[in-house]
Amino acid sequence: MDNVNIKQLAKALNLSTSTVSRAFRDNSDISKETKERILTMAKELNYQPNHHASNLREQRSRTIAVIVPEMANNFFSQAIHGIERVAREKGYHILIYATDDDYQKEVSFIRHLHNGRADGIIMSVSGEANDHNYLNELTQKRLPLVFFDRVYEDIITPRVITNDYDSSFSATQHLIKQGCTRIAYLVINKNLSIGKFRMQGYIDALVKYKIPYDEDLIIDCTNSYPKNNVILKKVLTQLKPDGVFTSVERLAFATYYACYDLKISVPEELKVIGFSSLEIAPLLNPSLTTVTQPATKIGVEAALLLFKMLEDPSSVNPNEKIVLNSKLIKRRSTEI
Amino acid sequence: MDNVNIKQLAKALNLSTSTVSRAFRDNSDISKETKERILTMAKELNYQPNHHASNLREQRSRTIAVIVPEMANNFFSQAIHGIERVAREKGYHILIYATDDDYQKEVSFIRHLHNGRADGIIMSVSGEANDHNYLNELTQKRLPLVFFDRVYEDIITPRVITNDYDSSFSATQHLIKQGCTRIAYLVINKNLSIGKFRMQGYIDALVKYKIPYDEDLIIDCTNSYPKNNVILKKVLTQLKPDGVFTSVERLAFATYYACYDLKISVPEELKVIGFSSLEIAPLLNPSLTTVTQPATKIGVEAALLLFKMLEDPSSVNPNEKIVLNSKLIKRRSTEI
DNA sequence: TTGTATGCGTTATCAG
DNA sequence: CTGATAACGCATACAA
Repeated sequence: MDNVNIKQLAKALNLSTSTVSRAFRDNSDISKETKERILTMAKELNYQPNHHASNLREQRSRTIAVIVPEMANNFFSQAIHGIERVAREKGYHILIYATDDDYQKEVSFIRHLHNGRADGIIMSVSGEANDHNYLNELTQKRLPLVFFDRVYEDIITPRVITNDYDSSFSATQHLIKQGCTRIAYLVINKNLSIGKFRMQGYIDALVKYKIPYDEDLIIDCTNSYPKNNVILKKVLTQLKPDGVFTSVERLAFATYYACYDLKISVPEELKVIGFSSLEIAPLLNPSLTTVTQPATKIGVEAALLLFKMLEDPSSVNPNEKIVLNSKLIKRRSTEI
Repeated sequence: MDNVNIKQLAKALNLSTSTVSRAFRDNSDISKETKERILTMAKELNYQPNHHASNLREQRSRTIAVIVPEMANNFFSQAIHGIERVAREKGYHILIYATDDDYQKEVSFIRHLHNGRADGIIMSVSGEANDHNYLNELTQKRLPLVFFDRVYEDIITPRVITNDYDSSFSATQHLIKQGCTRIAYLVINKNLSIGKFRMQGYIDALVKYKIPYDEDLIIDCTNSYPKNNVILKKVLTQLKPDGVFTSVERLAFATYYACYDLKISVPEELKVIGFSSLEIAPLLNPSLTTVTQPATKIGVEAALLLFKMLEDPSSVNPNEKIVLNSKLIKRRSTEI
């Protein structure tokens, strides 16, 4: 049995396709009983209006695209979960793209979304390159775009972020209050908005507590576990920090692994705090003090914002910035 | 600037739309230079062939749907990562759906995918209900379907699973060899294929080592953390097992939390082993012995299988079953 | 090699 | 309230 289309359904009912079509839209006038009749038969034949045909007609797809740097990542999967919830409620579908932090892919995804496949885009950027102008093509064509978490500051479009500066300040302050004086800041991409803001919070906390800011303690890391392990072991043995603040979850794990390898005991010899959405942070050895972002909520808010744009573009200020608060959760990794 | 369509592009070049169209498909004949000319102009105008129009025409969407029980879950996000990689390579897009273990949603998603939106489906089932017949509609309409990990046994369609029985047997055997004699098996849905197979491995290992099988030690858990906590505390205090084998990751975490609360020390008083795809299992306190499924690979294989079906339906046996091996990784939670 | 014409399945407009 | 018809943008059969 092939897919039923509106024509066959119409024939089965001895009606015109237009009447049948009307049964599925709420606005058009149609007698209650024919509508009933149509819907019943539709269910019976398991009729599903062809998505491409209606979208071609209506010039919209009821689909949004979500672009993230990586899939297998606590933060992003939670954010996607949030987006999913909202989209489902609105009857929208979700296309998903992972850039693997590759700028070329990001550009390519965006470019290829200009073909009607999606009505809007929610994105956390890769942050690899500096020319983000390709994104402006988007707005010219009015494909609504919402950034979340990792954003390009030079692109004007609504965004959902967290109070990175403040929470970094608090995190660093917490380390200081726990007695740290040589605090390393671990970052993957210093140029990315979150890298920058988080670093500034770190620096300003040092300044406030009159702790000399040592540039050597800003540690550039990568996305590769083995490389990070090498880097961190070197840092821990040579620079001998007494505290580590990591701008992303993965680097906190890397720090733990390095400490295990070097038999450095956390928190006695080294205190560790990190941005992390890990739900089982309490189960780590030792339990990890975290700056926890409301990942799911970020997704929800980003989706709501996008849908607001889709419903009425003028209702959203392009400079709209929703700032959610992260939470500093103190655990054993920073105990005295 | 609005979206450019093939007509405008044709006019700009003084060509017919068919010629232009041909420039984008490899098979049709067209002179090399006109093709060049077209492609150049296309790039200039940033022309993107309308996805709905071509799909309506071609009756295929170059899109696959992925349905999983939940988004924010290590195993599934890794599997999706694997699927993503393959799909991207093939130039396919991915629609994503989370059922939240709700059977109704699952049915609804599947039903609504019968409208041309997707060419095929990769799914890990919710497993809540017993009537899976709705899925047979799928095959009648030839929407290719591949199951992974959580499957319905009564539906005939290709699947990618792991050697659950064997690895459960090994896991249980490992606990026994570490001296456990009262081993609890924690499960969320006993009726689901993986729940069943994993349980059988557990039971058979007990039998082999002549350990009496006590039905009370099969513990039905839920997806809710608080509820599981209550259940587990009761189990640990009243049934006093000396080993716990969890059929899903989440229950291993729940066990840890319960042990923390009850000050039961792992592994001294209780040994714990669990199915888990957690990459940081070594960082837990204590590090967790796991049965680790090759999650990403499962995704990759499932995707490859689906694409094989898409390319040539007859090339894949509907009973095809790819079985990948999980790995038992021994860590401190089961040390003597 | 290129152009013309048709249809994919739907919805909107207009007439009845 | 219902039916005929055109159009959405593209790809192909066929004609030139």
